Amino acid sequence: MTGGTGRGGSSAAPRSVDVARLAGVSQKTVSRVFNDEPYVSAEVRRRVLEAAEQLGYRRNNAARALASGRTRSIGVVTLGTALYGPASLLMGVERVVRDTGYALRVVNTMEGDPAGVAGAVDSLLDQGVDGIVISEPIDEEATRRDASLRVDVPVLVIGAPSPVTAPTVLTAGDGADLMARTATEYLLGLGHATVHHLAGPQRWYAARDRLEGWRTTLAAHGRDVPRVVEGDWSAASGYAAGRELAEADDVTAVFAANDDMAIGLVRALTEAGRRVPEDVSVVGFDDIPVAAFVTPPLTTVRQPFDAVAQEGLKRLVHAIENPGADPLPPSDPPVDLIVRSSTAPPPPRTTPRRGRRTVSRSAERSGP
Amino acid sequence: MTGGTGRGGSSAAPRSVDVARLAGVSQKTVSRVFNDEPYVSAEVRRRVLEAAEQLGYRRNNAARALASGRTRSIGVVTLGTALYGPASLLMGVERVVRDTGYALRVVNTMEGDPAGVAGAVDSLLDQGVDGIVISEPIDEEATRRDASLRVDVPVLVIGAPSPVTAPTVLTAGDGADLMARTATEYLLGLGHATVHHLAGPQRWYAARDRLEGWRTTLAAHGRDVPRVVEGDWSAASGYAAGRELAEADDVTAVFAANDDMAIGLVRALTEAGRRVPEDVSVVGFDDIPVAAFVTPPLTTVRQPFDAVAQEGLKRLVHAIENPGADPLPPSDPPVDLIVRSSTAPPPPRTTPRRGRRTVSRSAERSGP
DNA sequence: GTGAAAGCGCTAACAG
DNA sequence: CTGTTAGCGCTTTCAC
Repeated sequence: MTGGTGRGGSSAAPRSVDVARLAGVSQKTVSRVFNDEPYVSAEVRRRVLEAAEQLGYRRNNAARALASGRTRSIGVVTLGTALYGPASLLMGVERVVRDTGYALRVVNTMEGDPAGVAGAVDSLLDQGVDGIVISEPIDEEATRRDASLRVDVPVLVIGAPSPVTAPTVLTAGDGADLMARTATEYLLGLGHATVHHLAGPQRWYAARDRLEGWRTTLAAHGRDVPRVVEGDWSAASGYAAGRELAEADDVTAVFAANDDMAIGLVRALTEAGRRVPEDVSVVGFDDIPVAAFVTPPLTTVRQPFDAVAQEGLKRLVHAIENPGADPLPPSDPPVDLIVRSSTAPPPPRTTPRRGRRTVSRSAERSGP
Repeated sequence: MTGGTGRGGSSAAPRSVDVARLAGVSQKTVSRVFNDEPYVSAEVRRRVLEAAEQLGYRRNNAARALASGRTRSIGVVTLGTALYGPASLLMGVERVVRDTGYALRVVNTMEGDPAGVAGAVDSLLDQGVDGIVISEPIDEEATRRDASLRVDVPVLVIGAPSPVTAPTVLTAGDGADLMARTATEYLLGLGHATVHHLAGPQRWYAARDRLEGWRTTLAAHGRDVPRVVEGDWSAASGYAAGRELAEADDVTAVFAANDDMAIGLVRALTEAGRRVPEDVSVVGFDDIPVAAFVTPPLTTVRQPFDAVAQEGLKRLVHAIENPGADPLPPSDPPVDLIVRSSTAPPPPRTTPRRGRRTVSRSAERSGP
């Protein structure tokens, strides 16, 4: 570029040395001002800021990263889907990352992608990030095989065991089983003899945790553990499962691993003549925005995405900025069961198995 | 950096010069190999690759960016919500960006954020990106005011007029009005005298476009243009609107600006004793995954997010890599009306059933 | 409080 | 085909 007359901000971008010249200080002083370093007189600071403003100066991040060895960015491995859970989590993460002054780099793990998380993490490392957030190492096998998943930046793993080896590995949001437990216990408390489970795809940790929470609750109460029906998170798969479940008379309560499947399930049940909640109670998971407005309004478990993201990232940033220091302790996010109208005590019919249906009704928390 | 505590023996990350030494070549040759430049003998290439592998070498992107002036990354301004549309679009964008060899940087525009897109774009520019994708300049006023929104990289604006001044501005996905037209015409074709519109928040271009498409269609057919009810995309707002609309007997068809609102609307209508679709037809927008499984299954317009993202990004990347060249021509994505069971011909004309027939235009705001 | 010098690790011309 | 010589724009020493 030649001939840039500097008017109207044409030609090349101004550098700190240009600002320095205009402000009549050294380039280093400009650097000090922009890094909020001490030992700069108010007057000089003002002059520098003014010059920068006038020139439309913007720090060059590549140079900064090169010189300092820190990119000031955090990478997140997403799931490549618009599913409510993952999308909400991503948004939560973005918010916090930006608040903490970092930039966000995003890479998808697509289902079926042979590279899986390993590839995603690798790509993030290539880009250069100071920390990594992973939420679902979907393809566990591939991950385990890949020895190159040795990461040298702190990692925050949300809701799953860590798929990587890193200097610092933090975990958060692994309370899904507790949430599943709450849902199952609520249904049991309503008087249902047992609870069926419409599970998510078992390649997802989130799905496995929910199943585990459900199963252990049933076991703890000495109840039958019915056969699990597995869906793929979609309402369509919930619908398919519902047609199956509608055949069996002993199904009076179903805990679905997410709301979409619950909605499909309710539809199938309804079409088959099983009323919800009179004949069958249904509990979902996520509390998606429409959950309160479908028919019947869905009882569901709300996941505290924002809280999890915020809590986890606080610890990740701490680990990044204080290498060597002890990691901050995790804190558990709250569990929220939102009771609406898709749940009720079981119907009176058939042989009662352990007492009357109305007994434990008051034992559980009542609606919001 | 130099005084780093010897961590597990492997100390600092290997640089290209280390690889060069090990492979017995010059540093420049390593650079050649990693950039897939021609004029490197197969033998040398092999040796370099091997040495790199052995050392666990990874190119330093900051240095690359600094030296080349390109960051090889694209920034996207998201909406900070898990709404189906924005989330789907983001995922589509990620996919394509990665496929084209770029990295993705993400920044939110939060509603109510005074900085709005301007702030988000600015933050992206600070980070250093070669191109920017914006989908909804929500806060138009702030954007207009902010003169600093002069961007020096190509910009792709999806579904909205450009809020920035840039060397290259591309647009994509601005077919919302056409889609709205299709929906409205379908309803008219069913025999409805007119169609009501449950609009999205008018700060969104997507919402305005849909409204425009609806309005012009009605006008073109010489029909009444009823007063618009505006929601906020949520099912809750659709529900509120539904209670209003249920009062008016002349409402026989409603085109909702998204599926969530349509679902809330249907619920309110149903609760008020207006059957869908026998009494009132409802068309949604988006074709969210549960749309086919709510009661009744929703007739809706499907947005081709992936196609729009792919098409737009192809042009953006072209503009980035061929500055000065003519931009590629846009191509229109297809419109898809998915007909399900929430629409039907209007009920036979009758005398007012519920004693209120003059309210539709004047009394809508009288509710709580 | 401030400045001068020395790189960070790579790519960009040119030489050979 | 391969190597040399310069920077890219900043942050770091360390000197004043």
